[in-house]
Amino acid sequence: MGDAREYLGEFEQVVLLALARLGDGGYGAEIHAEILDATGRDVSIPAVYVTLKRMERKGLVSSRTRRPTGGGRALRIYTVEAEGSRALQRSRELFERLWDSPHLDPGQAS
Amino acid sequence: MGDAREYLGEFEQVVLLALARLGDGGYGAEIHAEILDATGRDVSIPAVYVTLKRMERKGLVSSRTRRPTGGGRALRIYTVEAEGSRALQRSRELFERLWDSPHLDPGQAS
DNA sequence: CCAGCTATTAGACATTGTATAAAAACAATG
DNA sequence: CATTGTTTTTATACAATGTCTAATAGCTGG
Repeated sequence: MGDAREYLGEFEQVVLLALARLGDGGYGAEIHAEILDATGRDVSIPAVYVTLKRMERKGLVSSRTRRPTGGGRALRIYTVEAEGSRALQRSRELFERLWDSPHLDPGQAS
Repeated sequence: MGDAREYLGEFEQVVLLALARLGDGGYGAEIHAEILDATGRDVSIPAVYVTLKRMERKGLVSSRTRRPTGGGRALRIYTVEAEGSRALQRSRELFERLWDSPHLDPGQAS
């Protein structure tokens, strides 16, 4: 199996940031809702899960299960790991550096 | 053939931003150099070309050829199209919105 | 016309993005 | 206690991106 990349993919960033925004861990539906809420982007829930699982394999997040409150299956709570924070930080710096250019500053319409 | 996605991929953003920074179009080697210069990221030149070509297919950039100055083959000069600027804008807004959270502002342990 | 440059294109293959369908697991019900 | 209803997670699958190592293509000067 291949190795992970040095930088987060576009959607990985979205999912990881949404999880980070939750503050203290979160599970599928919460993360999905956070993405929709913060960005208006309506992606399928499994898309979120599969990305989470891949990021876990890379050590960017970790997870544990929790008994469900009402009915339904057990929850899988995800948390951002230090490696994940670092990746986020790198991505941020990357784009901040790239956007910092005289040719890109003035917000012009189309 | 598949359709394009709604958001730019991670590397597409990098390449498109590097091209935009050049101000008035640029070709392979220049874009490659700009990426290295602005971000320290040393990717292969073909990686840049293939991404450029895919973005051209999607209408994000356009290209024309120019006679070479010294020796060597003709250059292919790329320019950011309106559609490309819009995509860049969308990506920027997406991440600005996601990063705007109380949980993400303070610098945490690295 | 052949060697030597500078640039671009061809493939190839692993990783990501993203959806549809299927399965789990617990609670209430009769 | 089997059946159904909820809520949530996993399995799969496949298209799009990321990224590399060759292979070409065109000039120019001997």
